Amino acid sequence: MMLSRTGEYALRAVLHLAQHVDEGPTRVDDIAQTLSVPRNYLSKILHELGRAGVLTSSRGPRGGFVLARPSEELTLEDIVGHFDPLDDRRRCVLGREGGCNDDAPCAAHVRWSELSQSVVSFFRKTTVAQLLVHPAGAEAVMSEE
Amino acid sequence: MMLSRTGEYALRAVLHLAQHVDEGPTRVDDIAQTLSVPRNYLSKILHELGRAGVLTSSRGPRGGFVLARPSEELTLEDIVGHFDPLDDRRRCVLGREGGCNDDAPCAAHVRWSELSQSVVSFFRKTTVAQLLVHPAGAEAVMSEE
DNA sequence: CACATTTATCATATCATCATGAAGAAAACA
DNA sequence: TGTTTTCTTCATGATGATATGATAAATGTG
Repeated sequence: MMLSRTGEYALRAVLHLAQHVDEGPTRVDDIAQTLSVPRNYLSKILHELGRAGVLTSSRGPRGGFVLARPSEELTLEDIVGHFDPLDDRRRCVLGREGGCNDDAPCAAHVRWSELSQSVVSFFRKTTVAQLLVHPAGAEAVMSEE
Repeated sequence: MMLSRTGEYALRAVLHLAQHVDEGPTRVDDIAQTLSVPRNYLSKILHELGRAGVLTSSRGPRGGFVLARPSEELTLEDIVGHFDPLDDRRRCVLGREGGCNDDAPCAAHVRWSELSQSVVSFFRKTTVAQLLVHPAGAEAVMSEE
């Protein structure tokens, strides 16, 4: 929170793939056009998601990208963690190099730790399947922590 | 969450000033040296904090920067909001341009809204005074929300 | 095999953030 | 008034994220 543009592109692209999973491989061009995202830049991102084991790619006619795993097994961290490391979110607000939880944690640090931990959990526990569009009136399915 | 380096410098500098508030104006050089932060860069940041009404500056011998208000009245948003706008933190994880809460909010979006709102509240409600170093064993003084 | 299609890769450009260095301007004070 | 101290301002550079364009490599199909 928030995501880099790269991480956001990655997430939106994977979401798009999850929504069209039964239509075979999707071309970068199609995704880029649908999402209004620079083609070659997205290409590079998808390639990295391939190396991260999130996507599978195939070249030539009828080629493109496909989810490497069912969307129920893909967490948000799987997708954006490589571009926006979750560890960065746990650092002290003040940039203190580790004095927060050990040395002299002030009240605000405690509260901050709780907050950042919640955000990290969100990325770790939310799956792509849960992000797919629901009918209006959808209710929360995630429990706290 | 997290802060830009600029925002972090601003926060640490103000915290430093709050800790030395009874010693009169503090020079940029002193702050920069204490925090190990580039002098001229910090100078620019402090100047902007001055224009934002957070600090007061005076030139010449015995000059420097002073808090413009008591630390109890300075929120974290007052300090970092100008460099890291809180509004940015409330955007949809997917970069959807406003479809989140209106159109078809999915369960994850609801949870995300709660989380980002909590983070925003943290910045709005925490004061500099609350960030001052406490003895180890300090307990949380902030309430949820 | 030849060709069209598609991803993979590379070289470069752009932009914002972060940082450095030097000169300008105000204020205190002898 | 002159000098020192300090913030203020401007010009420039470094770095990483973002973006673009061209070319290479792989693959299916006739």
